[in-house]
Formats: sequence, structure tokens, C-alpha cells
Amino acid sequence: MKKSSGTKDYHFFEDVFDVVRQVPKGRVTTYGTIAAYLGTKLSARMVGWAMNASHSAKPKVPAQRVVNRNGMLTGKMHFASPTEMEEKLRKEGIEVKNDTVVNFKEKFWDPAIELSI
DNA sequence: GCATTGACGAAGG
DNA sequence: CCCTTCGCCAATG
Repeated sequence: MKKSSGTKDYHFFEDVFDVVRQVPKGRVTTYGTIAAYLGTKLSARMVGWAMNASHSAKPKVPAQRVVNRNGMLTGKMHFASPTEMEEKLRKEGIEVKNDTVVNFKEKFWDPAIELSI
């Protein structure tokens, strides 16, 4: 085995991926919320950075369900196509207008609550 | 090894 | 109300 050296591989990315994968279809969450759930609420940027690595994560992470605190699809430009994120969200029943999730408040999914039952 | 950037967020001017 | 600055931490140049 390996692993040697053990130590703590802070799998911060994996933690983020795991949470995002648990986001139910038709729901969305935010970077800050995920960060807060992982205990790094002050580092919402790290969540976004982790998403950037999600392209290599398997199974693929539904990063399209992750938006900023305004419900805006800030990360759509990082997908294969800038419209892919919006299209995927629409297919899941999420209405997107002006690069922003409509009724975002209602679609919002909080792991700290849903996973804390 | 220091400087810049980044899919955020909250606060200040 | 819009724009700017700071904070956070990791990756990249």
C-alpha cells in the first residue's frame, strides 16, 4: 500500500465533490454554503477552485448545480461550452434567466440541512 | 520563493 | 446603488 507518508492528505476537493454529487436533481447550491459545510466558510474560493478540478473527477461532478450566492451561473464559462451549464440546469427543471437561476431561493439546497436530518 | 490569479463573499466608500 | 478592497487558501507563473 501506499500511501505512505501518510499524513493527511487533505482531500478537500473530494469532500467538495462528494457534497456536490449529493445535490438532488432540480436543486442548486452555492460555493459559500458548501465551504461552510466543510468548515471553510471563509474560503468559498477554494470550493470554486475545487470545481475547476472537477473536470478530472469521476464520476463527473454536477458542477452546474453549483452557483454563486446570487444564484448566478458564474462558472458557466468554465464548462465545455458556456451554454452547457444553463442547458443542463434547464433539463433538470431549473429555469435560468439572464445567467441567473430563477426562484433560486426555492431551488436552493443546503447540505448542512438536507444531510443533517 | 515571491507575486499574481481565481467558478466567492462580505464589507466599505 | 455601483465599484473597490480585503480575506481566505491553493495553484500557477
